[in-house]
Amino acid sequence: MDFLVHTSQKSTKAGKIVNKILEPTGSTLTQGGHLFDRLADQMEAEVGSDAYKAGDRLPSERTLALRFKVSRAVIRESIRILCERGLLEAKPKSGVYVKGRDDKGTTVQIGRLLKRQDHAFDELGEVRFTLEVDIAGMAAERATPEDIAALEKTIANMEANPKDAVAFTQNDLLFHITLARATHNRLYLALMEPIQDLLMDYRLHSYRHQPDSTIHAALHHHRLILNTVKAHDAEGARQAMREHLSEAQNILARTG
Amino acid sequence: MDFLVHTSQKSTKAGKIVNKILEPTGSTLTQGGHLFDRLADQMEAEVGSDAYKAGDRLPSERTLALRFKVSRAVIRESIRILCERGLLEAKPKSGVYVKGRDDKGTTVQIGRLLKRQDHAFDELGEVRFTLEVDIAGMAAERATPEDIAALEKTIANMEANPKDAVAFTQNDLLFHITLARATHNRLYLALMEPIQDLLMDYRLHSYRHQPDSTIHAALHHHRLILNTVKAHDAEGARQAMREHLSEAQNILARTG
DNA sequence: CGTAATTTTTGGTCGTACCAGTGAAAGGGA
DNA sequence: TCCCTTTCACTGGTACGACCAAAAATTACG
Repeated sequence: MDFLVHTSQKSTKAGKIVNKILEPTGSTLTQGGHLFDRLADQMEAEVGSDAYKAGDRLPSERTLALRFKVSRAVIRESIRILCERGLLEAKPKSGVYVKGRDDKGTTVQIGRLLKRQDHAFDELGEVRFTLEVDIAGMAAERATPEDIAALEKTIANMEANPKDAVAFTQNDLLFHITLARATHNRLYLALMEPIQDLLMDYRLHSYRHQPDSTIHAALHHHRLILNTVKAHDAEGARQAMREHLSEAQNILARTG
Repeated sequence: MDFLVHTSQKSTKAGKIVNKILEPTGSTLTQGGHLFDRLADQMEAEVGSDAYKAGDRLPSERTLALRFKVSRAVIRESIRILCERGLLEAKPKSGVYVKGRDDKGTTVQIGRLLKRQDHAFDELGEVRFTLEVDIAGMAAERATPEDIAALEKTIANMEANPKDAVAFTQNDLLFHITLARATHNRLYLALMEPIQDLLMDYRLHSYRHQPDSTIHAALHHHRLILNTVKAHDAEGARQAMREHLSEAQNILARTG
């Protein structure tokens, strides 16, 4: 029932393309609505459910058009939709490939949603506060040695190069992302990544207008948070994060 | 620079279509990458930025094709992308219309993202806990009389018809959504709606296996939360929400 | 003046055609 | 036999033209 082409990963030699037969589930296609829309849904269902491997290549557009008995244009529009939903990826002149569940497509999509709604900064900051305080607490409970090492590395990077605004800010951001990862709950990570992206501009603004206090506060609070995480002190981590966010907000407020 | 057609809302008589001239910003279109992709980005920028009204109709595909000097297929694929991103809406045989910023498209999109990543229930529950506790606290601080009335209504609906599983569950869900709305931070609402949607199945499961305790617990805790909100007792609301979520989780755990 | 019939416009779909990279097989040289 | 080059079928990207049915606008009619 699937229409996937299993391209052997090591296609140097044995890369025989297995073209499994696809019965277009005729009845499904004969209902109302936009053709490309129904087709997209059906393809999504098949790609998302059955035996599919991330990285597999779909049959060519022409082949799909024949299989589904629709024009190539419809196939292409369906593929566009699925690409936009993040579960396919079109490589030019090569083929359309199944994308892994979270090839950071979720981040850009949520990011786009957040950006479009032009949520006021304070709305974003509030949600950030909510999420990050709990993230800090859970990270303190669950962080592995690898997580802690990664956190330390971001701080070391910030210390090593405090003059580079972009590098410093990126490592600042990375600390928070790494902390979210340390919760080992992917959903926190999926939510925090786009939020941190949106906050990048504010961080840079803060750095450029008050570099000294920004650098000092960031390093200081990150160290505090790291210590509580290392001590697996959840409540301490929550409190340290609260202070960190409040302080960052204060600096930003002073810069206008 | 925009390519929008301003269809007069009351197009019964005066609906003269004003076709503002569009210079396709030639340079922008001449770079590398997929044509439909660049075009989609450009259209997104124009739709999202300047003077556009939700509900305005885009020029016909043929017209756009002429303006941008591309084929209709490219225009259509670009439109598909923008539709999928949620800022356009294609009405069959009528036209493509600009969609309002949050015609609950955000909800379905985030919902799709959450569903696709098949986040385990406990991941979802954890994030829910994080969000809803803060939501309860903020709602207690900010709820207007209208918000409180809406909350009371959901409880009244649950009391009036506790036998109908779907209706009861929907009003349960609605209570939480209404609470999120009472924060007057749209971002909480945008995040909670899809999460609540995903939890619908679990609620139904809980109701059907342990109707009595589910009904009793839901009503009891909702009333408690409502009381703290009415009293503008933020910390009380947070605690009540914690207990509510814990209890709901317990019931669900007992049902297997 | 209002309503019904008609024409125009629009999106939806199809088919064909051409181009330009891709990638693997075919071919040639060592 | 092995490696490198060449070649060529295949693929996605784009364009153009055509037809249909539904919607919208226009006209004709009562």
